[in-house]
Amino acid sequence: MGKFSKYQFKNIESRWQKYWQDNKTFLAKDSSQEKFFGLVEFPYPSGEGLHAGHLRPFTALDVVCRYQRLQGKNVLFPMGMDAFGLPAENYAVKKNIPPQETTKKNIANYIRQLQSSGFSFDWSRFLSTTDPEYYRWTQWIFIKLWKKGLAYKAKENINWCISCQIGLANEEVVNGFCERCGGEVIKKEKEQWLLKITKYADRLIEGLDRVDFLEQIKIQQKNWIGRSEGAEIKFKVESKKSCSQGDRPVGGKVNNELSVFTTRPDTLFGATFMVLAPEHLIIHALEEKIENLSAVKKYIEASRQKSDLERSDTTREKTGVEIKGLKVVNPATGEEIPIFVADYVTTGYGTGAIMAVPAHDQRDWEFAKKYKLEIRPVIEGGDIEVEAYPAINGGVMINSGQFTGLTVADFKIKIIDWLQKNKIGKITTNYRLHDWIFSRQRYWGEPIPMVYCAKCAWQAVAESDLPVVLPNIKDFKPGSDGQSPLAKVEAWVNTKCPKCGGQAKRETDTMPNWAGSNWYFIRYTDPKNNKQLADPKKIKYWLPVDWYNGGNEHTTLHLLYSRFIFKFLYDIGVIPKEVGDEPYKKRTAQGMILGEGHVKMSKSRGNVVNPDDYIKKYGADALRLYIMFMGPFDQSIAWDDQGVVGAYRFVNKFWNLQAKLAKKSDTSSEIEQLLNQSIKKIGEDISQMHFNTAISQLMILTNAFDKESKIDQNIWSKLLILLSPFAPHLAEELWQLLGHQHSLAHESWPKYDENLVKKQLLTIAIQINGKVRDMIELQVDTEDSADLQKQILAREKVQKILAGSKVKKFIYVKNKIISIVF
RNA sequence: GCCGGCGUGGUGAAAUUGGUAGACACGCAGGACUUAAAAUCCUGUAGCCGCAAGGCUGUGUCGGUUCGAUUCCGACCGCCGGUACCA
Repeated sequence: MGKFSKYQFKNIESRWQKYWQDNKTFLAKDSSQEKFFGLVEFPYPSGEGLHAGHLRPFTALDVVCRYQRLQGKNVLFPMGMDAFGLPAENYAVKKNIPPQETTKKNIANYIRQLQSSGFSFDWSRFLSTTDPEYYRWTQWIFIKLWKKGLAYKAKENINWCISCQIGLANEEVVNGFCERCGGEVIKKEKEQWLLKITKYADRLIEGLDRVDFLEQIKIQQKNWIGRSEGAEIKFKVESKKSCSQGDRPVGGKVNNELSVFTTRPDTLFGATFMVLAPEHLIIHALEEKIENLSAVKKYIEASRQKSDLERSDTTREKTGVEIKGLKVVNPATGEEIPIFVADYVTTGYGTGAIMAVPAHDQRDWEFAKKYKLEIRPVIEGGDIEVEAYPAINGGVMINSGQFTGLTVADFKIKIIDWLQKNKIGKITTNYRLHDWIFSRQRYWGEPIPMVYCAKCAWQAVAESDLPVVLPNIKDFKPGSDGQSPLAKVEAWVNTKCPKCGGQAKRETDTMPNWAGSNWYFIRYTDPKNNKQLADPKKIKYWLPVDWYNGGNEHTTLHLLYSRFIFKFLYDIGVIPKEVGDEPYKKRTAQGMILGEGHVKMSKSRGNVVNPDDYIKKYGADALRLYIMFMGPFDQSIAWDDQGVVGAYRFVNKFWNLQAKLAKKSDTSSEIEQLLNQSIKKIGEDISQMHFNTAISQLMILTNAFDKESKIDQNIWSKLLILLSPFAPHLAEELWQLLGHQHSLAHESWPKYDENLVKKQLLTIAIQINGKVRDMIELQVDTEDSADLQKQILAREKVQKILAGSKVKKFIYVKNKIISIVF
């Protein structure tokens, strides 16, 4: 093969990147061949560019996808940008540069960085959520949701910064304070669009049984949805004062009843008081009957001023105020019991009212102790002087009228039966999951395609008028009343009602960041379609996604949201039946890359690792190898500059192996065996995301060949294929130097011979009383025999240790171990 | 608090269903090459004792099961991530 020079990674890497681009090496074909859809979460193009944290999942799935191509699959590995979002908008507010401009610049930089890392993306399918041709369909989905009654407007609490006078997204609230000014953040009521994800709660749980997600992901999603079975029970409200106008209706219901949700209807006899959340609407409605109204109002006002953080502090002492003049009747005992308002009860869960059973619930117990309320046990056991007794495992009923003496299980059936017969209560299911607030009072997002007409109320923009394009504006600052900056663009806001044609106004709120990422993977199957969201034939071929990898932080947000939207699209027929209603077959998650010293990477710490620096110094292949080798993929790990050096040495060592290349050379059986073992191990490791051990095996292989004097050309070809998913530039270059005209991306992964994988001669340890004392070489699969035992016992070392003692036990485990006990 | 993950050399880590703990790599030490340095190559590298052969200890802590435990069980300690006083 003649002389070769030092590996010039710089020229070689950029040459191959150009080759892949020019030769469309990684374009996915719409064919009938077996497909593989590998997906990574598309990034938000920030001004800082890519950092090492992005590279980890991208490299991992790039390795997987390159491996799948070598398995003969038609691979779709797409990339896009989730480019709407706050940083660009905040930057615009500060510097008065339109987000469109910064985004365009950032996207270009991201693409440059991604291409210099050698990822095998199909760039022809690139998309950005900010492209009107893309968000046209994001808006279209919203209209479909609205038409099916799954999008609605309601008053909701939003985060409100008192000093900036603007609404904040959750991610802008840091420990209860405004991220930018440090001011206090409170809750403020505002009309918001919501999506009825709760309607899909059961299906979101049930679908998890049909997919291959990491177990912890399933658990986290289930907990987040938080399904709990219980009963809703009505309590009659009694007041001392009779009111002249009679009871005013609240929310369509008569207000002389209060509903509570409980998972423990079996403790009904022990309910000695009731607690309402400060936000509970009935307090408003019954104001006239409340004797201590000012004290109650004062408490409500105080709790409103409290931040989320403060209110959720579980170690805080419970506070509350009795609502005097009102009582409720415990339907089981017929007794009148007091009502309190206390902020340990929230409106966000259940009905915003609880029946307090201090004997069996610790929170109620603490409250009862403080306010000297009756604590009445109804299930035997426990010591209510010390703490509440939850009695989760049942027991025997006490203090429960005619039911005393029954077991909890029997009583539960009877009481629910009784509640239902008398229309006092019913079995219900409650979810922790809330409907999803889907509007932001912000500029840099998809306009919500809705129009408000005084005559026709809310109407959707006609589908033929989509997209509703985000207008260019000069002033990006949110209005002082918390309105979207769009509200100031009168020419855009004023429009015609899609229904009656009269004067109407556009919705000025925009969609949250999640809107575009809900469905982007569907668009990858047909990114240029201007007639429909995507061609059903293409959806049918490519979906579901075979393997989706992303961050753990998205488990309960993006991952859940996108599953919901996918189910909806399935229901309305956008997703063909054959695909099913689960978008992702498999979901895995990478661990975080931390800065040196195990701290989070951040601009302020100055420890952000920019891949550009390393690609320049060591090359993309070395960087890729290091990122995959640094540790187990699913665990967080600290960056180590020194580690890249090791990968760089490996690249050069591998390059230098070509000096030993020979057209034909005899290969020792050891080498032959190592090669077969490696083919097997590397393939299996990639499939299981054990990239670190796969690379370790490549290193072992390289070290072994480094000791050989010659390498057979056939074997060399195999080595190059094994290397190629991890260090594609190097592998391609060496492949071409072998005389090949085309890329090795679509070659075949080498086959291994199972017989050659197995060792013929094994070194077996001989343990005596649990300690390794000797080694013996045995043929593989040597069976136990008296002869063998005799032979082992006769060994010099064994004899020395036994020193004539009688052997109590002789254990022989084939191919594993010999254990002698004396 | 609850849920999830983790704890192995100086460092990142490996170890198939319980079967030789520390593969692979970084770092370090010594050596070769060099006027010198870098790069590269070779040797060594868990700790303790020993010139060596060898021995003892060792996978967060304490127990248990077993011929044998990093792996299984029980209790505890520590770190990281998520989170909801959820009725």
